[in-house]
Amino acid sequence: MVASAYESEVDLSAGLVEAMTTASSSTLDESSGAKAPLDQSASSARLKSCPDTDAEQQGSERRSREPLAVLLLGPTGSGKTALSLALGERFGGEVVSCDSVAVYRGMDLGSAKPTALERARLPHHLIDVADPDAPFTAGAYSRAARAALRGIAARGRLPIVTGGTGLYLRALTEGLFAGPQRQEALRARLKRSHEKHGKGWLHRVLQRLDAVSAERIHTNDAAKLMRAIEVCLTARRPMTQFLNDGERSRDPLTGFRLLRIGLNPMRAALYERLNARCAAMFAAGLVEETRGLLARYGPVKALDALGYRQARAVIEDALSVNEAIAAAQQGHRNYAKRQMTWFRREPEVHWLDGFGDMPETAQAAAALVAERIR
RNA sequence: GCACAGGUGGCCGAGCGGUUAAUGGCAGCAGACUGUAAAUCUGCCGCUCCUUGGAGCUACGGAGGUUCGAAUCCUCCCCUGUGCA
Repeated sequence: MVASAYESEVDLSAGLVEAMTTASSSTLDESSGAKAPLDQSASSARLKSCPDTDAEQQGSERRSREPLAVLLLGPTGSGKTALSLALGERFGGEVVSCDSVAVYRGMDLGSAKPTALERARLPHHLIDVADPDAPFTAGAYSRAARAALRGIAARGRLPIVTGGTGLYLRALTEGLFAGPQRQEALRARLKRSHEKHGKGWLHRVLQRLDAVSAERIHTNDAAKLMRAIEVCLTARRPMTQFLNDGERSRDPLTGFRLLRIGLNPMRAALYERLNARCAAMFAAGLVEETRGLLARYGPVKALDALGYRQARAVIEDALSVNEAIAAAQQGHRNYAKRQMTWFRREPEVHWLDGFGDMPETAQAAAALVAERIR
């Protein structure tokens, strides 16, 4: 039994080697030059981002003439929406949502996306840009958000990014390395083998392809192992190499001065708010919204998002409404905490202690913006 | 009142004489993260002390008892659930 498992592992790895040599280079997006339409702007950005020394010397002077972009970060429920509206109205801004759920049409209640009323106050971008059954990715976000930022700046207005999704925010500001996009067929194959061979198999495969990444990624983290394997096989070089290329391989956002403002309310107060907001979502009809989405799109991955997952459990009779509310509240609290872990690493953040809808906080944030806008 | 079933660390819940500070899970805290990220995953998690590794203390409703040794067995008491009255 052990022997046969090992044999098929060897078989499969032979298959992988074959895949490595036959993978078409057209599967590489950014690096191949075959870009999605939204990516056009990124190529010009990369030209500017070349770190030659002349540019370095003139940097500060040039930078002061670059348009400002405000990045609002903070956990769910910290009041980013309210603050974005306040700042936007005061400084002539437009909002760029950075939220992996708000991008989906129809997922309104559960994602706490700005209401129609709020959206009427200012232009909003990157909300309702995909259907729940059409997967949206960090790469797609980065391209679309950059296009939005440039459009806003071209109109002479202030872009205000409301960041809840750490990876998307990083993809926007730092760029993703020029690796391959998702390879559905490869993933399906890896998933099947993973199920067949069990824990540890993906890790062993990665060890063979890219020992450094294998060292870095935990054996149990199937999602990340899969992506690393996907990168190695499709790009035909180890993911580590992309990582080591650093700046040259990534694609940082340029042409903007960034002002990062972080909201960090007391955790106990935040949790109380999240509990109330979550109960309100259900009261407002989250289960019904979910039922409609389910009927239209089926049980797609997007409907695993917080709140929706619990609402589905109600529809499937696995939870009572009250149990679902409690579970969703718990989920939101956990999520808020994970978001803070991510944002604490973000560079150059001006942290404010309160909620974004508190006058003192709005005041302080406005002062930060005013200082830089001249 | 009688009969069963139970009372385990913040919660749920295993353990049913030694290898048990006590499996798991949840919560909590800290952290990682390049492609559906609101996902996925990791570490710590009774208290105190010293250097990794240890040392000491307190713990399985309460009080006694049996035993070299008890969360685990016995007695009484207290409490909870269910059934019968």
